[in-house]
Amino acid sequence: MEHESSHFIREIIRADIAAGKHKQVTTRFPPEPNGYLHIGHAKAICVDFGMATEFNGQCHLRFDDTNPAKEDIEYENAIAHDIQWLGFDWQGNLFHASDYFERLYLYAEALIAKGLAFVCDLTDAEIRVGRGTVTEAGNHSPYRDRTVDENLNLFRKMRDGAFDEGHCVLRAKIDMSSVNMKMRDPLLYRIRKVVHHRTGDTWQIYPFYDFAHCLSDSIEGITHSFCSLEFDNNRELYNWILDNLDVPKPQPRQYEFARLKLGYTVMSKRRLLQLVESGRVSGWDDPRMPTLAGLRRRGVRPEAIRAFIERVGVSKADSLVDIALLEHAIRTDLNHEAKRVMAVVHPLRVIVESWHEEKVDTIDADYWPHDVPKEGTRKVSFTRELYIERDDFSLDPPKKFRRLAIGREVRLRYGYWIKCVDVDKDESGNVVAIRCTHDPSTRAGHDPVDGRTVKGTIHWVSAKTAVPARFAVYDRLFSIERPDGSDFVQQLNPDSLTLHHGFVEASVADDDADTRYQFERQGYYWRDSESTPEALKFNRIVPLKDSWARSQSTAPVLPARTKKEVPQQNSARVLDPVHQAATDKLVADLGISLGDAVVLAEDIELQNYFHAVCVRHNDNTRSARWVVNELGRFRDGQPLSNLPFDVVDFAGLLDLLGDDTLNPRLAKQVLEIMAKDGGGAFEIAEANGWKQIKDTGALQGIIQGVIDANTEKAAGVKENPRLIGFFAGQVMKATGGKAPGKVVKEILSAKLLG
RNA sequence: UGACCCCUGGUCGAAUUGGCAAGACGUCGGAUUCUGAUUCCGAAAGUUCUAGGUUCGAGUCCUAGGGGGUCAACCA
Repeated sequence: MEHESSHFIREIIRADIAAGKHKQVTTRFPPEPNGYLHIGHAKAICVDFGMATEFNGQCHLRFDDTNPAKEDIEYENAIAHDIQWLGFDWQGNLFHASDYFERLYLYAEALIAKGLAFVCDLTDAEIRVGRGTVTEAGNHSPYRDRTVDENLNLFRKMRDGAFDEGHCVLRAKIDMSSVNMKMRDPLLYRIRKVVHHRTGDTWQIYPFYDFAHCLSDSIEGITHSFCSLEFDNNRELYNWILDNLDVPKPQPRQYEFARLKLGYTVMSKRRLLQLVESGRVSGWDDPRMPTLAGLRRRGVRPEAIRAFIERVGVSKADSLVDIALLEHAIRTDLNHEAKRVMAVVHPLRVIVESWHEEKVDTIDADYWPHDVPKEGTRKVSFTRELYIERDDFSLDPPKKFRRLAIGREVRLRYGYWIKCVDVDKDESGNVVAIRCTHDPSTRAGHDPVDGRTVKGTIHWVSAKTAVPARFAVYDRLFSIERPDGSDFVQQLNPDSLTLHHGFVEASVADDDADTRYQFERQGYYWRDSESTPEALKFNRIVPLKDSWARSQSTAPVLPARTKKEVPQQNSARVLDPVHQAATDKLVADLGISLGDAVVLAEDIELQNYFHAVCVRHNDNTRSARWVVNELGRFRDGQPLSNLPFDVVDFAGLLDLLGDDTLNPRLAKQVLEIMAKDGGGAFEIAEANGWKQIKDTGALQGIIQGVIDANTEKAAGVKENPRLIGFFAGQVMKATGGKAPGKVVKEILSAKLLG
């Protein structure tokens, strides 16, 4: 792997290792064995396994089998197979959440014992209603105050099967008025009298995801637990459970990233299942499906999928990846892997009238183009009757058409030049065969001696020796980029699969069944799993790029450049009378800016702090600016009094700014330390040697040094004034941030702009 | 409508943590080519969602607004 650009997850791990938080990185991939893996999962797999590998750790495969009603051993085998196929190895670390059912149960009892969980007899409907809405708090369950003993007793009876399904559940006792719905006394265990595919009928109760997942992570010593964005709200519960139980430290941490979405397909298990069950596709491994099984049957190699995932990157932005990127990754992978042969998918008969009926010319043809460093040839047979692609002949050739037409001449790849002299038509006027003559001096790539040229080279097969074959030509599953809604099946591309009967050159008969080819000028293909030596069937993996077809296409390739026209309301802020009055008073009494005053008027805690600062620092404007712009961000939801420094320290910092001991940049660095460790501004500045440079002569020297070290850039400043920023940055770096910015800029401007 | 997450060329995404707006895909040219492929070269494409503020300097910090997503399953 060459240099790969970093992403936030890699940065998190790097930082944790640098901080000595973990000795070894352990991740996990936790599929629920209730469906097939698709290319979206491939992203998760590449992150989970990829990060572990990159940091010399390990990644566990853990089946999240907490819902026996939906899960199955067959899915487990398919999933394990797909992961291995993709090229990853769990190195013996194959686990099941069900391995931990006993320990999980004990953890649940521990939670009950701490008074943090209770058995609730409400029905599912009552629980739903009691949970409230996103804007209204929920109600306490009437069973919330059962005693620990009562709960323990009930929970044990649940386990023993004393109650019917749905009779009661175990819930955490957290906060029914939390803004996070996940924290409103979430369910931990339910009764399920179903046979589990691994534990059989030993359990009558099963833990929910939120309870099982974090604890399974903890039990396995997972350090970094990656999941997709929609579990963001679950993280608070993940941490709550671990925080309230006696689990080993450090606890695993959950991080979320955006799942992969691809254009012209669907990715949800539900929709994929619907396609399979309705017979719109032939199964989970239909080559049009985004499943790993489908891609594999299509002929895509795991290398291509991994390269694609690497290109896509990892971030938290919900985005839709262009399917052209996948197609590009597949082509790039296959370009050096697929040997070139010739096949005719839409045959048109050619009769070479100048060629003797019985004559067969056997020609060596390279398997690889000049820029693929591989060797090898096969024999192709030139005979009187051939097939070419229907598209390579035109009765009425459009402009720039470089192929065959009546009276025109083309090169047959590895064969001879032929010239069309006539066509045979059927009674309805369709061309059924074309009649040509050949030039004997042009065999196998030779040019004729008379200096004639030809514009096109087309592929062909011998009618005498070629083998009949079926070609399954796949296209995008959906005809629109974002299929959506309940009627998404209406948006299926009717031409996502077309079957054609054609011919392939005889040489392929000797190849292994898993050989991948480039059928020249058409695309990458390989044998379908249904293919037999007697009845060959090839799947098109991906077409070649075809700039001719694009130029002939009537459909616009790009949606005409659309600017996102978002109506913006730029109305000035309207404050209610109370805040308006407070704002006016702040401006009038203290002379601070209107913007700062508005913020302070609306944030009474900040305003009080500001007044306290004003008592100790003599510049009200500076006080307001720093309270508003710099102080707020350190609050992090906590009251200001929780900060490790007080108003006196803060005012002291402003004093250092006021007497030019510090420039704003240094002052921010000081504040950063104050917020982290507390302490006085003066002491911190002193300890670090942070003091603004006041010696202009010394400054001049440093600046000149920076300019001399970047002469070519210095020359470019006049064209690109932003480069001044670069130089200022360099000076700041050279001085450890201690240069006075304003002065630096003045000197730079004088020196560089003349 | 509450909380949380997110917003950088058509698409996906970097930005040394406040200092020259990377790269890839796609598009459009050109060269090479026995594949209208590949390869190579080049170009276009950005008011970094908007407005205001802080700063010598803002994609990055502050305030407000806009847009998108997630959450109210005895699913995961």
